[in-house]
Amino acid sequence: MRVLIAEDDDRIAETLMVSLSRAGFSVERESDGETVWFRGDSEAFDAIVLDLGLPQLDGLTVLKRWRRAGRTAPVLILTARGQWEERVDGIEAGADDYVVKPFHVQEIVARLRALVRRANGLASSRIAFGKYTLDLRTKEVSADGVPMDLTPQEFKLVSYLVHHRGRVISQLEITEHIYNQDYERDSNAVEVLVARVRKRLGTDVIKTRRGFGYALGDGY
Amino acid sequence: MRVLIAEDDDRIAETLMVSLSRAGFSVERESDGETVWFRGDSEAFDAIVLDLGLPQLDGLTVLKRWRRAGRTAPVLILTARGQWEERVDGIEAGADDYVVKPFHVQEIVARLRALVRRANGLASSRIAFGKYTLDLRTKEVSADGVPMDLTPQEFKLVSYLVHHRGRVISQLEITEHIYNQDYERDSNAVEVLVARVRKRLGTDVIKTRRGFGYALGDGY
DNA sequence: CCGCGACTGTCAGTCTTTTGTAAGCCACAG
DNA sequence: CTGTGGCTTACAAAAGACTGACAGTCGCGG
Repeated sequence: MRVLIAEDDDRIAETLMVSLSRAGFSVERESDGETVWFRGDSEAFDAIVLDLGLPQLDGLTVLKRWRRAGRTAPVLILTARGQWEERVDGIEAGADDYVVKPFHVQEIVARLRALVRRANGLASSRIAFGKYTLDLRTKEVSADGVPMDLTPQEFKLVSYLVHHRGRVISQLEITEHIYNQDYERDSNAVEVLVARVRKRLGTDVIKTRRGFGYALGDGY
Repeated sequence: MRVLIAEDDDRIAETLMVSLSRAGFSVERESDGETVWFRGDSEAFDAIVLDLGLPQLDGLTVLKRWRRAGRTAPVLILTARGQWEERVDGIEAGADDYVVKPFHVQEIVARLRALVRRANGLASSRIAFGKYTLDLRTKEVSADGVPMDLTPQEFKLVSYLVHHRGRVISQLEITEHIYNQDYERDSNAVEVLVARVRKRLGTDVIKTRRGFGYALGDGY
């Protein structure tokens, strides 16, 4: 398992390298965006840990370039606190997972393992749920290959739910993740959005857990 | 889940309170160090969110005093951006986790949950009791894998009992933990709630200790 | 530059579920 | 037997979620 760590902070990188090699990964590290991009583009890594705040070329750009060029290695994004909008951007840009700094190394190891496992089964930025497929790169959801066209907001919602399947997501959490921080406290925007997605993908895709929130329906 | 928020900035406190209560915590707030210390010392909170810059008595001091006095409630420290020294000090003083301002409420919620779980010696989000399983992520209680659907209040009650199994929980304690502060003293809401849970999960799940309170039944 | 259509958020109305209250009954401890 | 504490049931109020209509915004083509 060959892993590339793209991180410019020496201390963090060091910690990661130690833990990951101990966990059985073969680790390499780069600290500037240009080099990271180049190596990720020309070499075969099983996974890449990508810090967004890289010098010379920022992480998100690097990621987008890789994806556009058809590079499918699983990417785990490290994002700084207080920049949670980046998460959504990152995921839309084709990241497979993200972790917020400061993090527990343990968590990185676990998630990397999961990513690699998943990637071996199905190497792409596509995630299947039920009869649907969500493609992060093209920002499309298809049913048996036929694209349903979701609007940007609708896609964000589905994307978020899919990335957190098996968990109940409260309306507040949805609001915070798919809208920009200045959200109205009493607004039924989420409910309306959910209704719109249901109208397109079918009522059962999103399950309502009254008083708790929403979750992907059974079988998705 | 009873949480104390020690924060003097009204805006931040307000945000936190809203989010945390929506996340199912029962929230109370104090803004000056003296009072915070006193309440944390004399009352039972499931977790405490502690801002370091409190008036009258600074957060670190408060924390140190609690720990010296043997108070073990999990404490999540809020610290200003980039104050690494504070972080170290805080951890040495006995903090369980810390979050840097400005933060995203979602993270606070997640970390608090993690803290509470860890504090109860439960690593995962699933807790088994008898033939039942309580899953914090899906907000479900299942019997042999079959989900019983509990309403939010019912879930809170079961959750609280499970997290404190082996102990008798008084009605007052239940009231304090699953309702927000402004509760009527003479109300049989708890009794009704208990009855409702029993109707769903079976009479034996919750045992009545006449005059004292309730506890999980034998074998749970 | 204007008008049109797509996209989103807001609002008001309605329906459903949840929750607290009240009142009377039951049962256990003394 | 008696009284307190707990249980049950029914009811009404509150909360939560859904719907359809509407209006502001934005981008595009004419």
